[in-house]
Amino acid sequence: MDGQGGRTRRRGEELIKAIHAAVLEEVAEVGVGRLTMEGIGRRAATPRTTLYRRWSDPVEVLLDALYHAHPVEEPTPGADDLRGDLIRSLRLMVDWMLSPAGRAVAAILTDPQRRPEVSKALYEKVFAGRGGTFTRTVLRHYAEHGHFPARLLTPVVADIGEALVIKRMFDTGRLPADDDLADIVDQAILPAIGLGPG
Amino acid sequence: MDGQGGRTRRRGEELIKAIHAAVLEEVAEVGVGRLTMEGIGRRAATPRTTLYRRWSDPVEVLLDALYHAHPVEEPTPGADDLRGDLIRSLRLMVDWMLSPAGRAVAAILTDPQRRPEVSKALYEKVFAGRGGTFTRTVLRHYAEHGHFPARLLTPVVADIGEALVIKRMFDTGRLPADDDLADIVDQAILPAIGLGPG
DNA sequence: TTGCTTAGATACGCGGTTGTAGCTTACCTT
DNA sequence: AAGGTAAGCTACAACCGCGTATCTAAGCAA
Repeated sequence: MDGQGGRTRRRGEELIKAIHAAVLEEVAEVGVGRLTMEGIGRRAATPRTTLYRRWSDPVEVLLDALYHAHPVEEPTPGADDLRGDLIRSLRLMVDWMLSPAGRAVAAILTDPQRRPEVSKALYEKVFAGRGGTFTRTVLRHYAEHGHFPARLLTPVVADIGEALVIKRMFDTGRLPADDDLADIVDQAILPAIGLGPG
Repeated sequence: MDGQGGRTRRRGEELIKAIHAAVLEEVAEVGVGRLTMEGIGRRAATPRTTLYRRWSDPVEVLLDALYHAHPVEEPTPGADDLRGDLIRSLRLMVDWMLSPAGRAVAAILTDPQRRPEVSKALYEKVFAGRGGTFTRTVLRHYAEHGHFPARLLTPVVADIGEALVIKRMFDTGRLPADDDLADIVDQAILPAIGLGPG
């Protein structure tokens, strides 16, 4: 007879998952600097006392959530469509950046008072096991199959696509359409590996 | 005989300059979200009451400071050294990003709760009068003088240099050396305008 | 010198977050 | 069915930023 609806009490795994989701949403919305136990608890609909039983700090909750986050999906290069695979890998990146984990990562990496431990946890856990960035995986595959000279696949070249996607999302505030991704591939990446249209 | 050292009392212009400097430093350090009258006042060594006499909000102080900030220096293309001018324009960008105003701008643009009015003020005031981004100015100049086909100077191509500099500063946390800038020019920008070494 | 303007100092109540404590009660195990 | 574990709830003092009010005294101009 408490009138609070039939909301059952969460425990263990289930509760923790909710808290992890909450802290990722929270950090994406307010940033690392404004992370607060109060805010996390509010979003997860759990009292702060429950949080303090497990963690002593909002950042600890965040690190724990990152630790349990799924690693980023890796693009799987097809048979013989370099251009299409590049566009698809950038699409994968854009989609990921819109996910809770992606937006959380963006908030963390751009935090003014970025703490090394947090960035470190990011690279180790979220990007764990990945061979490289989105386009790098594709480019390495096609370089190994002789579609272009491997010596052209420098760190700079491997970053071109991601860098341009990031800058575009910054400048326009919205996500690039497929047309934009194609432009990036055609006008920046392909020329850099000697496969420009000109 | 107040014992507070001989610190003279600041007034008008002088005081405001100190406050502008303070808010830029503050936002670069804690971010827009954590900007506070308290923090600004502390850094400028002035009581909050003085701030409230002129502004009603930390963001207003920030916007005012940006309004009075010096516009970004524009690269001046030389006679006949496209590659050198590109590297110099990126160097100009890196140097600016390390200045108080530059770091403030970075903090503002990456703020999770980025407010349109603030970004708008940025582009209108800080970048006011500039024809374009750093490398774009250089590229347009050389395109107009026939060093490469103007049709290749697309929005994507004009962004390549800046995008890569930004991503590098993100990833490594430190500023790119001249070697890195040269790599960006040689491996990404020049190929995109059909002047690759290959 | 007189007097206006305004920076500087202090104080206040308000509201939000903190970290802790205690109690109740749902959930799970035995 | 009984008991232990832990989630949920309430409360607390402490701190900090907010926005305002009031007083003082420094800087400047007539």
